[in-house]
Amino acid sequence: MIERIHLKILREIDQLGSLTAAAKSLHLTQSALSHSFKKLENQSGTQLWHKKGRQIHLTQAGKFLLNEANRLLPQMERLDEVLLQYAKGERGALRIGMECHPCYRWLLKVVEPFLAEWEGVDVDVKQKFQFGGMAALFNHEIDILVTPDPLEIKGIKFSPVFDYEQVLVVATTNALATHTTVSPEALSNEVLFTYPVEKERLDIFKNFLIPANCQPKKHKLIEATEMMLQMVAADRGVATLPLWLVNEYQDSLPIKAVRLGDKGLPKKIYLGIRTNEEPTEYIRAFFKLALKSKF
Amino acid sequence: MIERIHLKILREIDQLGSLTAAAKSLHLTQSALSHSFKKLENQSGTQLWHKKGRQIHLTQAGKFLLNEANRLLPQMERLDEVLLQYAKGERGALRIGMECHPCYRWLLKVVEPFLAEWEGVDVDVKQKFQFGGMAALFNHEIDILVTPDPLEIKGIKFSPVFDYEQVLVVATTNALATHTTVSPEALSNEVLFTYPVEKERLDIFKNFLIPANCQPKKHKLIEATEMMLQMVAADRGVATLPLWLVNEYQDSLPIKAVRLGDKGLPKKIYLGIRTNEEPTEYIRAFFKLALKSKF
DNA sequence: TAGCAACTATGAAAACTATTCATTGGTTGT
DNA sequence: ACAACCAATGAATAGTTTTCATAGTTGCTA
Repeated sequence: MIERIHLKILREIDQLGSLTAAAKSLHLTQSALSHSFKKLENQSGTQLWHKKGRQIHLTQAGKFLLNEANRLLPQMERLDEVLLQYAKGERGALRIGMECHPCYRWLLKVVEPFLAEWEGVDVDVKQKFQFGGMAALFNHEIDILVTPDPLEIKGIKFSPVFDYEQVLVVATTNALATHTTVSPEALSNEVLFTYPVEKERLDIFKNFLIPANCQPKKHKLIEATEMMLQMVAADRGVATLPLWLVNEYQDSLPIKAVRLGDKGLPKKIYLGIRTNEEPTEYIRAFFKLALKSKF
Repeated sequence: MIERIHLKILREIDQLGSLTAAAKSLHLTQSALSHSFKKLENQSGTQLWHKKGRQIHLTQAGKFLLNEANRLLPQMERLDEVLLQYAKGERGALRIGMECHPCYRWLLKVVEPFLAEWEGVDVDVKQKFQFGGMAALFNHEIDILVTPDPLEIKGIKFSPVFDYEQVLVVATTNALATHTTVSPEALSNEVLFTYPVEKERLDIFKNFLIPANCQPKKHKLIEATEMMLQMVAADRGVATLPLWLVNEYQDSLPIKAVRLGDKGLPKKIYLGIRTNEEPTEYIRAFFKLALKSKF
């Protein structure tokens, strides 16, 4: 029967290259590891590695186990952590995943009252996912996913929590600042700043420029929202951001929001949660607060 | 440190309701379980349950652990199974998930040469998923998902492997049998058989009837493809199925395929795999065979 | 309300398992 | 050929889990 220790040993061997080194890092002797795996190999009847010279080579079965170890160990380790949290009187932690760059400020406004209301619950926000936010939700890396692109998948439920309009931000000195709306063609002469994600995930391309077969004079990538706004204020280019965000900065920076197309670009923020388990009380509470959010 | 045994105990307690019963089912004494959890509780500083009368009630923390146990234990149990398989000289098992009812016959045609070519690899097909095929892929319940509805998600890659046309099947005695094509309106007088899944997942509704604002005289659900064909042959109603499937039965049953609309209803079968790990050799091989499949 | 059945908790002893110690034998590099 | 590594192994030891025996609680019922 495979136990947690077996997986740990395998992981260490893989990382450190030798039984002896792995043993040291686990505060055990080389002998202990050797015995422990000999036993596992006898029980299962499978060789997990073989010696090649003074090196250890994992067999096919060993590689399989290693792969699973790397996947499962972090999940087991989390169990310990969470129990410790419970011990400290913390009710748990709300792990939020963000797939929506400018939503960060919106999130802050929701998190603030949440923290006040739920003293025992910590909030953690992850913005980078190796395999995407959806995978993170499925794998219990996060509990809530904030995204503008919901997907209908069994096991995950998305609910809209906030409507807003995506607008073009330009410097007050920019020629476009006098317009009330802007056409796709008008952007052909502008430098466009966006977050560094795939074009397909950027509304300005997917729902505005590409349908009209247009493109900006130049497309530059900026990660930080504040920097983007500074660049726009200096009239180095234009960007697309939520209207409420532009409004927040309008007093402190010489920028102006211009509607994209005649009808504007309406957007929604969605929250996604797993539906295969009863959501905890504080997740429901977060939902309520998110729905109440206003700008 | 939480070990596998703790999760097992928790799961049994939840299922059987008492320590004593759980102990019996695990071939241990009640005392053992009591000690074992007392230790865990002392180490973590968290109470996992409390006695209420002669019953055991899980605390918040206990419920959390139980939930994780139900999720993680099956994955651990699989590790043992797979090692045993390796011992028997089997290279592993290809676990295929199907989200495409009529594709079963197509799958058989691919599996046949696969089994011949890969003697050591077993094939297992799952057709029911509690939380959907996508979740099953993420959770390593299956290795390949066969579906007509691919979704663009990081961590999963879908590739089209087979094109076909979805057609209406009618009895040769049915009035529609003389037509070469059929309009949505024409179905208003027919009983329609489909698989028992949500309407949104049935192309005949999503891409044919609903856009034309039509509906069949009656909608009846049948699970088994063969039964469906028998019912159609007896002119109890009509159904939509892949053309290649209808062709296979055309000689043995009095049925006829009729094109849906002027252009027909083109469909594709996609295979989805996880991209966060190197696919094993036999998964790649299965892909190749799937691409070669012809009817 | 006394008695009984069903259950859990606990300390001490027993059984079992994991770990170490001490040693061997193999490989690599100088 | 020797030193430096490294893994495997048997026997001894340390450590942990499990049992046994027993006490204590609850809920039912006669």
